[in-house]
Amino acid sequence: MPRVKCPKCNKVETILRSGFIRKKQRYFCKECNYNFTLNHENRKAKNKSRKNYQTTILDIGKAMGISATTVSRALHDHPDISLSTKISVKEMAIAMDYHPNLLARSFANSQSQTVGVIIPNLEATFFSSMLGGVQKVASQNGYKVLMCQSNEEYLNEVENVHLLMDSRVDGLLICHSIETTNFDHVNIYRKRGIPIINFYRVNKDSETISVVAKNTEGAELVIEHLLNQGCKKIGIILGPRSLLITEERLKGYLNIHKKHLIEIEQSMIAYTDYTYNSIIEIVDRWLDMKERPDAIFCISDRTAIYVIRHLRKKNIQIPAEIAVAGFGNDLMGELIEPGLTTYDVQTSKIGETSMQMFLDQVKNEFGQITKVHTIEGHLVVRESSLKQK
Amino acid sequence: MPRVKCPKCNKVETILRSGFIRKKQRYFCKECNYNFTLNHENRKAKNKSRKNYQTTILDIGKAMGISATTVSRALHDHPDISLSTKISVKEMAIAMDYHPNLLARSFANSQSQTVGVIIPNLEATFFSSMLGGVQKVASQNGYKVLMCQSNEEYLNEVENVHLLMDSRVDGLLICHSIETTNFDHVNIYRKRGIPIINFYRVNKDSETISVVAKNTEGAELVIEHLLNQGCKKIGIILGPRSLLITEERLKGYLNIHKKHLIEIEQSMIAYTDYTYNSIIEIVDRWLDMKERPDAIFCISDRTAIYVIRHLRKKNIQIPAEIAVAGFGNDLMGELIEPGLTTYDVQTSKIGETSMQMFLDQVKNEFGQITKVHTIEGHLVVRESSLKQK
DNA sequence: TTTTCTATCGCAATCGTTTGTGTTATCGAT
DNA sequence: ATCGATAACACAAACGATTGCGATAGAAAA
Repeated sequence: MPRVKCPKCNKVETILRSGFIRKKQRYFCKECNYNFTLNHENRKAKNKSRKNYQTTILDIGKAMGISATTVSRALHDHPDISLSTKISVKEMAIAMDYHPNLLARSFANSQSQTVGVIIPNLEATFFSSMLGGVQKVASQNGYKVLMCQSNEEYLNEVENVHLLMDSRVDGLLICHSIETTNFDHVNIYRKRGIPIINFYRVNKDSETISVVAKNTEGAELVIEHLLNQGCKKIGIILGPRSLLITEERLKGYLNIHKKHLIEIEQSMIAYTDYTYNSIIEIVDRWLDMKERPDAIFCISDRTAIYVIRHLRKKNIQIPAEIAVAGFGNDLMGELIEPGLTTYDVQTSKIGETSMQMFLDQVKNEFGQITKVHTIEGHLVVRESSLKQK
Repeated sequence: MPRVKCPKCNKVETILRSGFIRKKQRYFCKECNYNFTLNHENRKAKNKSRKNYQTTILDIGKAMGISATTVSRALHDHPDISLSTKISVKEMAIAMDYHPNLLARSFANSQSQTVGVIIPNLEATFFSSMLGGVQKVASQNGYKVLMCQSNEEYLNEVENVHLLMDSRVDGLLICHSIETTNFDHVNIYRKRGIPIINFYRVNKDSETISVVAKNTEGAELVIEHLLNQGCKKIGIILGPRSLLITEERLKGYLNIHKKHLIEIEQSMIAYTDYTYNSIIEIVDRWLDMKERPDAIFCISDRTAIYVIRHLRKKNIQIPAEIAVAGFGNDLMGELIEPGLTTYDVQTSKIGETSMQMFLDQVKNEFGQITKVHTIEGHLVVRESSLKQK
């Protein structure tokens, strides 16, 4: 029997073995009625010795003979602390290479100084540019950005929202996926008072704050421009019917037609799911008509580029036979041949404004201002629509 | 004198005012020698009543009459917990809409399940595509992504690194800015054992783990191809001298020239800072030469597109008079006219692999494997270089 | 002197989860 | 009946920073 002392009464005689627990011998002291095992490693010491140990405010305090409280307050310029200690604490912090544990800080005052951003994907310059805008403003205001991609799938989006919320982001900026028609997953959190900003593609719920392009006005500008160029029959290629941008841009198309008292042909209004095939199919259908459209307005620049490539393959002159216009002002539009006429929606600005709206929300704690912010864009005219020079 | 009771001795007579502290009346009990103020708000109750209060494991424990420990272990399927309680705990967790506070969890076991990613910017599809790759693999493996942009500025990069480290990311994936020539800001952390992965643009320090494109081989393929097309004099437009990619791609250029015993003209090797002007300047200089190059190999697709546009303006036939090739395989290269011959570096794959390397690092705690991972790419031949059809 | 301020600082709780180890009841084997 | 084994649970410390409030000394006022 090994000489084991009871940690309580320090006696040896009264100890007897009492089975194993977690692979270790367990002892029992008859006197104190106390079960225990040996091998107490000092966890504290263990942690301190770790290679990547970071100094804490407590370390600074010990080194200076003051409390952690004072160190914390000194670093934050709290009025209770004297100037002299503030200075010396700050010096010591630098000397000891102190870096605050932002995780601990966030946890303590339960705000992470982080926003979550969900975008459909990062392949499209469109979305990445918005993300860039968000990140820029976030960074300028001391916020970090936690980002996710929904890959245009509803279930991914839902999962991402929960992940970000569980990570206790201070707010959420989201551009919904194409599939999303139910917005409960964000509304739950919005009702709890967490700032949620929609951008570009929008939750139709009237209570949300959203930042969108001037879809209707933009479409109006483009259509007006095409008519000015002498186009008589304009085809419009839209996205899925469920998307608000589809709805709004169609509205612009219709508005201008009405304004000029032009009759609308239903065959000239086409919906797609953004895939190459669905787009080409429509163009081919139009080309087969007796009276082809003399202009095609596309829901996006990418769509327009697909159309242009297809028309070129078929040896159709752009813009002479058919003018083409896009929407968005993607970088590519400037580089292709012919240059693409489009409406610049200011993607980066949309991102920046979204983040700004979040910041306003945080400042304005008193009730949330439900607003739709539209970002001014402008028409970009290039060769693809210039019938008259 | 108000009837204030001493919190210790409960007497009233012995109380006297003792100034103000933080805008509140302070009292002093002569008997107990005790200073105090009134107005004790129960902070706990205050927090509980907050609108966005989230249920905790302690709440679940209370509701079920068990300890928080048991709840935690039940949710994590710890063997100590009986099956029946596991089931009921999980049910209760759902019923009470429990969501773990990831901030608290990260703080407790000091790992955030988050990686930091720093890229120069999000405007270039190039970088956003890599970020996309990183995020994809991260998401698949239960990691979150905290992202920053350096805007190609060294100081921003340094600041970002510290911010991410202070946020206690589990690792850092970084594509250095053009300006960066000193790597201390990452090396400090690497030495502390924090996994740091370099991608695309690389820290020349031999100890780092890095994921890069096959720069030299890619350039070799392109140059070989151009020579096969009958080109005799190939100009190469590089980036800044400090970049490794500049160095490596030039190497490929030189290798093939040597292989074919072609003499190298120094005037055909040009460095730029990636700006439009610096690129055009070089092209113009070449065009002014008696013997113009009959092919131009550019460090990036964007550079190549600038060159193509400029040549087209000057009515120079591509590829008949001058063939053009890029590097990277940006989406744009496929859409412009003529289609751009380039080397596909697989940007997304670079991002994915980088994240994978990080994951390997985490698993492989035993010493870090210092390795350079090169991602296989391939030549993409399009019209811009096809002199022979 | 006595009482009242005021400037500085420290104590201890708190945030929610994790985790090492102690506790207890029950059961089988001596 | 005694002792050892095991299953299943609880206690409490720890993570690092923040923060309400109390403590104390010296200055100012009464």
